[in-house]
Amino acid sequence: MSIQGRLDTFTPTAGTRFETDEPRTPSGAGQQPPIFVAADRVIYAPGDPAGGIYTVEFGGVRVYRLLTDGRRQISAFHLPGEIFGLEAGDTHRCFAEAMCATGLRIACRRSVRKELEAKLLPMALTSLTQAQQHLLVLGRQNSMERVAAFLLELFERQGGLPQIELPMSRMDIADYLGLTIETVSRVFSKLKQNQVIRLRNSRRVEIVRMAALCDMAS
Amino acid sequence: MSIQGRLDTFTPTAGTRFETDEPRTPSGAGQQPPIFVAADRVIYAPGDPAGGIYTVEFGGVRVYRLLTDGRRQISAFHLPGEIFGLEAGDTHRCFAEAMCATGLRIACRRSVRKELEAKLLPMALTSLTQAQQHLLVLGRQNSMERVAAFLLELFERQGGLPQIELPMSRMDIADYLGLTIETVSRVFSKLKQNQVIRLRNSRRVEIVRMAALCDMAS
DNA sequence: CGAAAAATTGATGGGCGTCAAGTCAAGTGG
DNA sequence: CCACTTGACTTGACGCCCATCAATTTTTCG
Repeated sequence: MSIQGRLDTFTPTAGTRFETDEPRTPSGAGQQPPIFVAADRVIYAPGDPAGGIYTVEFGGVRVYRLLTDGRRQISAFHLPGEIFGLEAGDTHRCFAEAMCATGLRIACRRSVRKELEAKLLPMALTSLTQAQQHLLVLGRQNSMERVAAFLLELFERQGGLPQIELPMSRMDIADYLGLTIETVSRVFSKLKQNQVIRLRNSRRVEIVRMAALCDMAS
Repeated sequence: MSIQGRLDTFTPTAGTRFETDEPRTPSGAGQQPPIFVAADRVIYAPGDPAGGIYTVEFGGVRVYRLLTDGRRQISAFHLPGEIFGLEAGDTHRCFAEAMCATGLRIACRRSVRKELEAKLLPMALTSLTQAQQHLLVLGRQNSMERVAAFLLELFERQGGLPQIELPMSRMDIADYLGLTIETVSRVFSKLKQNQVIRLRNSRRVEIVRMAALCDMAS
């Protein structure tokens, strides 16, 4: 386990909020025009007042927690069409950052439209189910299984196309899977070497042997 | 990572449901008299119809998932006063079992009382927050930090008494923390040796040096 | 193009899993 | 009451997976 801090990696971006002419927590009709957020900008941080409900239009978002020494765990990625930002209390407990150029719609929970209100509980329960599945991955699977599960998860969430576009860096993947970037890279290399995947570039993965990948995810 | 199955450990209990004269999913007023569940009895299993909302009266419950080879990850323990059983879909995805003699109240979600209905979203969000925190523990903390965090979590959830009663076995703790029973036992021994805790017996822990324990949880 | 960041690859060591033996507590039957 | 069994827990020896440290290579972007 890395004891050495890695906050230095984050401090340049942490604290750098996205800026916009749009109000961040609109009090109006619940839905607003999309807001553009540049890569690595903070969407919210622990302590910020919660209450916004964010829908990803394009790009991608990472939600994570930090230990005091800088170790980071990404609890979820959010891709286009997905919703995030709900919190138990009245302040956020996590960081949320754009992983790349990202478009968001923000609704205020207090004034959210009826049809969205009804979706909050199913949405929270879906997040919970995904978190439980991820606990199984982090607690009980080895590096190969973790990466395979990650690729299959993205495969499904991107609509089942064998060409997977990764909106996140190797470090994001590592901090999602509880590994290091070196280990993630080595597993990618081994999958490539075994003809299970092809890498057009480091952000573009093609699944060549789906069955093998499924087997590996255990 | 353990590849060898451990299903043998569970099969004797798995499939053994608790039996009662009370209907399992009452369709009446939402709340029912408490139901007694013996140790290691299955409360629900994957595939079972969901919809019940369970409140722990006494004892304790483990909720977990299995990999095909038997590796187990406990996603949460539920202690007296706590609620569990909500699911995203219409069938359960996890196992829930009593860890010891346990009393439950079961309410049906469809006919749940108004005051309980309003608690469902906060409850789901609280579970989500706890799962996210647990992801940080499993993904980024070492064995000592995991056990320390576990003891502090139980300390707080049992009301802040320095005497902690463990309703779960070492194997449950290991499967909650993503470790083996041997490692859990070794960490307990080291904490004992360093005068951080005292063990009256294997199920009863006294926190002697709270500050040290907090430091260790990082 | 040239500098900086990201990703890959290699060498090495440590933490935790695995295997095995030993200890302890609770229960059973003679 | 005591030998015996059984299961839970503890302790020890050893090995492997992955973190760490380091050096390239590749990609990105001014």
